Amino acid sequence: MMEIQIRLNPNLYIKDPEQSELGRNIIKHSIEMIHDVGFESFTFKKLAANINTTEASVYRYFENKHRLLSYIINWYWTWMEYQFSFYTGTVKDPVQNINALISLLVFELDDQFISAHINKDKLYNIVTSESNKLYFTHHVEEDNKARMFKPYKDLCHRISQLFNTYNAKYRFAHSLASTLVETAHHQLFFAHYLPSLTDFDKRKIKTELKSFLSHMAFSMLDSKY
Amino acid sequence: MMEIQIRLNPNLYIKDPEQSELGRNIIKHSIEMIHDVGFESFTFKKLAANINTTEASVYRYFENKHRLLSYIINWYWTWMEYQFSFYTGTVKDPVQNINALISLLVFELDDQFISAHINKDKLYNIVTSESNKLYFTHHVEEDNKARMFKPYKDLCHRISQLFNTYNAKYRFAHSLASTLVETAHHQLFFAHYLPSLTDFDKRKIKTELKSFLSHMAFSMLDSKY
DNA sequence: CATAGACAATAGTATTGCTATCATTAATGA
DNA sequence: TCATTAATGATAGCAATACTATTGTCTATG
Repeated sequence: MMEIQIRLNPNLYIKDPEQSELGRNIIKHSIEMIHDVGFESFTFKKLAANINTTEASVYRYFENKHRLLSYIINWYWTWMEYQFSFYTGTVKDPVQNINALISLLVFELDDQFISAHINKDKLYNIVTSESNKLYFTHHVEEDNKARMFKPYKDLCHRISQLFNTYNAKYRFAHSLASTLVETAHHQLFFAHYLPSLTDFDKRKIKTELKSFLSHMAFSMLDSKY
Repeated sequence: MMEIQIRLNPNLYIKDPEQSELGRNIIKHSIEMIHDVGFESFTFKKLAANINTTEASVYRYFENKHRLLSYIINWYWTWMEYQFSFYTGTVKDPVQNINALISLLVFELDDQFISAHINKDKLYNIVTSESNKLYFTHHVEEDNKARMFKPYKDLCHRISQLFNTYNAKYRFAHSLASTLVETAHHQLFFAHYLPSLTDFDKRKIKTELKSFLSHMAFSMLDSKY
């Protein structure tokens, strides 16, 4: 196990939550609460009550709850990129690496990194159901300029490079990368809540989802079309 | 051109907006406003001011703005299914039908249906950027029980049937259907606002997106994996 | 020991989301 | 034609949300 210090873009916060007990508590309990009640009904007031501090104190760390969500989800993507490097850095076979990536996307790889105050299972759930809300807004462009999506874009870029080591001529490496990542989350969510949109059996979701995703990746990468 | 009367699930509204001038005005201007300012900063108060009525009157039609968005987006999916039937009903070749579907998804087919008070281009934009918000909530399950996603699920189901006429043995027809639909919207949005997540040239987005989508559909349907 | 920084405590404001009441007008039909 | 009902307008109000500002205490550091 390795200790990681994930440093995120200072645009995401007013005061770095990693640098204080209260800050770490804010992160920890935000994850719990957003997971439990959903992002829409999560408020700073409720959070403050939950961790026995005041609304004003939370506002010293984050401009608003949207930024807090950004912080959490950026943490996730950064951490994913660490893991991606960890698993694909040494292995030279792109097929194996693509399969490792897919296991990573469905959250089935052993995690090598420690992070005391973050519940990763809940974090994964939050990312699955809330991450779209970060960019589907009227202020995407400003947020993008402020580098709020950098970790996500970086990860997708690395995935697209992996695709190109598998097939140097592939023309849709970036689109396939982002589609694969999005699809992993969406199909998992659908399998759970809107199962008629999928072909997966609830008992073996992850296995079947992985086979769908690798079917997708390799079919497309090998395609004659 | 044909006149259509799209009748939607009464769970979506309190009073049917199609049945009155004010109701149709609410729909019309909601589409305008959500398109222009985004769903988060759209409020019933602003809408009321815009169409010279009162907040209370709007509440007589829709329980809240989330339901209004549901109504609008369900209208879209129902209309899409009409068009899908229209274009694929007579042609017998599944390849042609899949290509027609893809043109439909990127909004490039001539529309056969009239609807005076609905700006379809803006509607398409809204669906692209806001539709995920309908199901990524903590109340998906209740909403699903109230049949709020039926038009979307119906369309996906018909698409999956089309895939099975092309390849009767294909195991992922439903997942491919929902993935294709979602991907069409996401990639279009990305191409516009987060282009590094795609491989498309802004000048020819639709052409290239269509080729990506048909590459995806046929690669997967013909796959050996 | 002074001082700066972190936080708690409290208060206050504008906006949002929603409900209730009552008056006015338009449509329907007895 | 009158009575009734439905639809809307006008207005009020309330609880929750999303913030901002001020003041005081405590604590670590220099």
